Amino acid sequence: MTAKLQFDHANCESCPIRHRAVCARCDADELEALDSIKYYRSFEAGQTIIWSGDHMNFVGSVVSGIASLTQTMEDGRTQMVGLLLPSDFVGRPGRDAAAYDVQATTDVVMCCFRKKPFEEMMNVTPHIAHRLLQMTLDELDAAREWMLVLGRKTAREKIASLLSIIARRDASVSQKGLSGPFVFDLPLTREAMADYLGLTLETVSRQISALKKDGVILLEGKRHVTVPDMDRLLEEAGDDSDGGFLV
Amino acid sequence: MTAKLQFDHANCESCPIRHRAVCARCDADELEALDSIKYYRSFEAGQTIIWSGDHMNFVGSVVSGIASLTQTMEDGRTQMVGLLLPSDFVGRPGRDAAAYDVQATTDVVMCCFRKKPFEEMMNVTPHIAHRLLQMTLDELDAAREWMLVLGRKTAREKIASLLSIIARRDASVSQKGLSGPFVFDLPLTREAMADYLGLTLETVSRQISALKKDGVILLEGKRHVTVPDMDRLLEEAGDDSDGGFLV
DNA sequence: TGGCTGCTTTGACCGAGATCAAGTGGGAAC
DNA sequence: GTTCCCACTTGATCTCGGTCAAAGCAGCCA
Repeated sequence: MTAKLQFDHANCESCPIRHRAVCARCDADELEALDSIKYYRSFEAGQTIIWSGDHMNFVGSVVSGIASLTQTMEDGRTQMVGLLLPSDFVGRPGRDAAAYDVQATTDVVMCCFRKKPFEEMMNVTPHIAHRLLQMTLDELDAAREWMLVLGRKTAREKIASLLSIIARRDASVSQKGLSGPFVFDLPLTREAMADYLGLTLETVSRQISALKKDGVILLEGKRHVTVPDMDRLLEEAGDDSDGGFLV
Repeated sequence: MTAKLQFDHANCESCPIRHRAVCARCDADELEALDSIKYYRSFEAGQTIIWSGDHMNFVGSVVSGIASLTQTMEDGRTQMVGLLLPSDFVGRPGRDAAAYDVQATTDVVMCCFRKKPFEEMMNVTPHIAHRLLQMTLDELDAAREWMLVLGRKTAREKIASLLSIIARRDASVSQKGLSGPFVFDLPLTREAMADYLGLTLETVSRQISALKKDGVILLEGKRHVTVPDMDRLLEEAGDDSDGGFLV
């Protein structure tokens, strides 16, 4: 039942997120120091990793799988405020309580550090602090990009935006080129997509059906998507030459 | 016509944002180093400070006034993605092109640094890098908070949310207590509010009228607002015990 | 095999907010 | 003063996406 690790625990060098995570800039010595305080944790799909308001005694990186940051209002309305992909950082140095729910959307493996030792390490290791700043600035950009999606785009454009992000991220992970059709599996349920997009799950379903009917995407089953023409999808998303974004 | 500075240029110690800006943690020596590379710039209300896509050769802090970060789609739809208040930082170390339009909403004075020297300074001054990380994390929180507003709140709740932010910010600046009525001037036009909230200006106007009619706020002229009961306003905003946020 | 259960689709209807269109009011220029 | 302008308000109508309701469909367990 527990998600199994697919790589060698003992060795940071072989870690799949070695070059992108908060430790990306670390040299051999620094890596060794981190190595000595790290530990792995696995979470099953659907499990809540951290509850909003809880005391957080660890920080860490997503090694594999996808997690989400979610806010909830008292009456139950929820909004996803971040998607955490492999190499993304969880937790906030210098703060005790978690600000959001963190949930495992798929099975997730995290590389964790107890907060105190990590904070101390950060203070004496500019490589870590600097990398974390860079990653935080990237996340801020992604969040602001997403504000445009939430505030101004139509339902159809929202769906197209989400699909293009997932397609792009998938291509960057699997190192496929940017030409030819994009093929990937949706890692989110219709409801999770709705929470991310500020829509209802019915609207998500309808708009996906519409994009399929119009030939913008092909669907095999409910999750397997083919994008025959990426430019067409980007056009549907409303941003015709959108740079960057989550990667 | 040019906005005039209200304080002593020569001296960082007397700077109104000394204790909150990116230089907050600096000691006397560091401050002196910054002092030697800083310069002030003034902008009039309505002026564009930076165009999205432009090469940015400076970074800096807002000293007084309010600026906004805005994204625009090709068809003209716009979304404000950030409000920059005194002490907020503008620009991104390590990136050349600006990602957003930055506009002066009121008359603005900025304390600027040429990007290169600032980056070099940052690399050798952990106090600056650390403070910038902290400020960026705060901004990220504010952005995510705002995603909930954009994605899930009704027009009325959005207006109430914006008013409560402005009221709170104003109280924190002017050091008024948190009891008794809040009184402040709206620093934004109806259109700017609409851009921030993902609404049209007509809807903004209607909802403000409705809140006024229901006694949640009092209006004198079009911009002068009194909030007789802050808890009532927060209730209307949908967050009944909302912590933090922009400050 | 049948019946759950969870995810998804589809339909009918409704309403919040957008759109289109006047109209108001106050300040600045003439 | 009067005129212009600009920010704002208000009204009438339309529409996109929400809401409520009913199936469809695949996987799973008994």
